[in-house]
Amino acid sequence: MARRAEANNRLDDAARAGWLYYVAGRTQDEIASAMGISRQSAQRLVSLAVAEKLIKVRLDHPIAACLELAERLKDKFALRYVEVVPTDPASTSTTVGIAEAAAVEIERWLKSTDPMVLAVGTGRTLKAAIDQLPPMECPQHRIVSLTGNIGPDGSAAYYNVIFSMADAVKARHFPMPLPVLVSSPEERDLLHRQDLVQFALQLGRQANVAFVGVGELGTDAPLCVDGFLAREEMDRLTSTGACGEICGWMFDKEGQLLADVINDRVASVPLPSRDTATVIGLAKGLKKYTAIRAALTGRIINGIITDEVTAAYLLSA
Amino acid sequence: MARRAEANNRLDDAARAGWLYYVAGRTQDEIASAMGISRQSAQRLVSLAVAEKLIKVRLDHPIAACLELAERLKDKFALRYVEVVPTDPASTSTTVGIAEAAAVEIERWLKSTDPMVLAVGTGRTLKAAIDQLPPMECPQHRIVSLTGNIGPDGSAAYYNVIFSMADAVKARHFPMPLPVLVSSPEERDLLHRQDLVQFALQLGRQANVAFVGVGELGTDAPLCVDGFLAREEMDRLTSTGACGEICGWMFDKEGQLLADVINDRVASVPLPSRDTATVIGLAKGLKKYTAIRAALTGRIINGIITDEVTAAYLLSA
DNA sequence: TTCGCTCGTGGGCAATTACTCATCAAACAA
DNA sequence: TTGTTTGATGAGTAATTGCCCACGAGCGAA
Repeated sequence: MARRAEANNRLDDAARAGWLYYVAGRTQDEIASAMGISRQSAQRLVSLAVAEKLIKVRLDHPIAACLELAERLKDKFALRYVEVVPTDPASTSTTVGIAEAAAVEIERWLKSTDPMVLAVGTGRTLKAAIDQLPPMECPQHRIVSLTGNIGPDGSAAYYNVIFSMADAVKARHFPMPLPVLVSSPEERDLLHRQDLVQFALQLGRQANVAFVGVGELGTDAPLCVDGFLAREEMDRLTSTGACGEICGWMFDKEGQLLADVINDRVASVPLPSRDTATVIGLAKGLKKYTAIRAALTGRIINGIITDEVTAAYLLSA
Repeated sequence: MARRAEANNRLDDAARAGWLYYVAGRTQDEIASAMGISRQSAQRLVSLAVAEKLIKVRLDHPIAACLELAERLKDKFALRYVEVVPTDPASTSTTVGIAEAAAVEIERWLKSTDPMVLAVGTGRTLKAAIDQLPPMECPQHRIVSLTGNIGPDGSAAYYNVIFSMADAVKARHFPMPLPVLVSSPEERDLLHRQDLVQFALQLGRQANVAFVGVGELGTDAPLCVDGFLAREEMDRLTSTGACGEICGWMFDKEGQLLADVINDRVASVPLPSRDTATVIGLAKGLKKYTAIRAALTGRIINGIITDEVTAAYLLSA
């Protein structure tokens, strides 16, 4: 009984100290003299109140939910960077919110005075992000494209990500004058011997950060719609377990790169090492759920910018 | 639009910084580098979040001393609800602690899924309590103001309690478009025939719970300071035994409503029956001691939120 | 265009808080 | 009784935070 009472007293004191500190806004010195104890003891009582969760702090703002999801995602997948933006239920856009958030993050890297190598993939989401970038002068940085910018018909590809970006931020840039997919592994090796491509390959390995889209697979996936991949080929891939792609690299639902020959025909720069670089995926939406989850699970990416609903899905199961 | 968006972004950032600081327990340095800003800016965002009341701190611990006082108060005056918060000896504020405790109790009622009628008075303390309420969606409840919201000069009154509250909790609300005091009983009867006022009068009778301030009387009482009551009138009232007022209703030191004509000029909704409703007074402080004791003695209120020192006084003698 | 004006920013410094360590007292077991 | 353990304490110190200042960008008015 005595011990119990003393323990209670201590918690009571902790509660009182915590109240005076957090609610009344007094300093620990004031609390100490008010309660007739030393400053250190007051500090201990305050932290005890926190440790015992007598103090509840709450944030009343729509963003609170996003931050919480982000934190949990970061823990669950051991990520370097997570950004969760509010879901706009009224919007069917696959980029709204994501693009703005990605632009902020890209800009943050570009503001660094240390020279950086930024790698970028391609796709609608990334293009939308680039379009949000303000004009900047970044001669200290280099930007490298991870994927080819040549369409299946030989023309320049649809999402002119790296040129738009270099245009906005005035940095040296290194495109990949290749298609995403070539016809054979041999052709890829041949093309990769070009000087320009060599530059890109080498820079890709040095990248500090990469921003990539996450693509779903299926006959209405961008790769098919844009004509990079025949429908039959796509059907064959999905039937053997392919689940998503990043910069053309196909992976299964565990996030393991497919052993299929298709990945030997991808002419993209290999993704930077997730040990040395932050590889941030940009994606949201029902159709991309399984692809995103796979990419995170297999650590193909170690950063993600997504929305609330997608984040909640990724945390489920 | 742009300016508004920027202001929102700033608040969003403040929310984010505040969350990282208080919920995630990061240091301001970590927050600064995570958000790509200077430490000072991070500190500013954190204090902005506090200043904008995005951060709510509450203490979940029945502090023994307070609990004991509360229990004894409850017994002595046969109260339905008592909350005693710690006294901050160094503070001259009349609301610190009371407001937070009241907000918790109001929130408790609002969380009910059963439809409730909540009645509110007015005054500094109540306003401070309302300001602590988190955003909620409470379409099932109705909130009625017990006192008019028209000031002595015809403008909307100072403490915009019911509108602030409805704003935070999104419930149907019924203000009283009247002054607190009118010039004659006849004028009151006339005004009370208005439809809007009729609604409020009727709802007031149905209230499940009421939160009211307890006002002291005297020439520096709010009623005088705010110009509702002339000094001569106040002096006359106090000399005939008036001791305090709740929602304008004047009572003597036994807690009996004055038979004086003044109470026939009060345009407020009659307080809900203490047999069917919980009428909770919010007050602390030396100047209000006798008024609070009278209100409890006369059962004008059957609930109280006060502080330790005031509670001790109420238990003395 | 140019002049103020406001507001945000970063530097620097003082105040405040958190942590580590050695000590000590009380409780408990042998 | 005596050794051991547990846990509180204060000192000292490192880390963190709050605040003031001067500067500069952005914006509206003249």
